[in-house]
Amino acid sequence: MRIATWNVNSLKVRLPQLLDWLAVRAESAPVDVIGLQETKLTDEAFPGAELAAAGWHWVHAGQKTYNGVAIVSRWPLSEVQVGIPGFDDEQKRVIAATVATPDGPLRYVCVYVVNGQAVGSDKYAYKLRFLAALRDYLAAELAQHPKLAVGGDYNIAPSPSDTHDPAVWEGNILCSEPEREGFRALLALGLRDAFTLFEQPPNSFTWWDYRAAGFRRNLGLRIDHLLLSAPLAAACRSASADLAPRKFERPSDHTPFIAEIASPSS
DNA sequence: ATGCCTTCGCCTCGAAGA
Repeated sequence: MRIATWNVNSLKVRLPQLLDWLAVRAESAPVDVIGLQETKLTDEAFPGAELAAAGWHWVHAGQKTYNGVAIVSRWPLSEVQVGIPGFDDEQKRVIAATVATPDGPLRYVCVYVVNGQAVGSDKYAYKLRFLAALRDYLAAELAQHPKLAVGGDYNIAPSPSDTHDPAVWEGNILCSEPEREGFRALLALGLRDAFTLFEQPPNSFTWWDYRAAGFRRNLGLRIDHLLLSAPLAAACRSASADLAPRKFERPSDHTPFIAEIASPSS
């Protein structure tokens, strides 16, 4: 089984790419569950019929223009939770569901963490509040669901090596110590960053700026992550970004990150 | 280079992203 996360930067624009990419991968290395961020669609405008016609189950929590999160799955979804309980937020940044996989229930929490704009700004304060609330929420999810995956755009590069140029990024937004502390607090719950379970090539990123030919020059950041509870981390066989979608015509600025989880029998 | 690109809205530029 493969689980993934992808910030599509408008599902309206990226739906054909998503369907094509899932179909192509299905022939060799199928993605079975994927969390999407920045759908930028209201629930009314969500292309549920197209996804269902292609055989996918889905849940979505969206709004106009900004944010919007979805889970798309080969298997049925249940116990849907929109937003962080007790955290009052108009912005649609969190959706969770239980996936009925052949290996038993898997809980997937899909998150689009606040960008934060600039260290010290109001949006930065909101980002730190969001991260604190997310930590408490994930503690409760972990207590209920042994097999928990938290996939999303965290808008945090966990370490200097997760940036193309630490001299440019260290201390700035996405790379400040309080943000990284917020990320480490999620790991401290008992979650593992799937990327760090394996030896990885240097300069492995998930986002590249549209400007200045960022992708061609590999001037990127690793800010999209899949966090796995202990049972899932123990069964994880590989974890890496798939760069193919970033090479599509009119691509998202993010590319999918995928973790392969072994079945109990294999 | 405080730049570069891409998205959306009611809009032909501004705001936001990261």
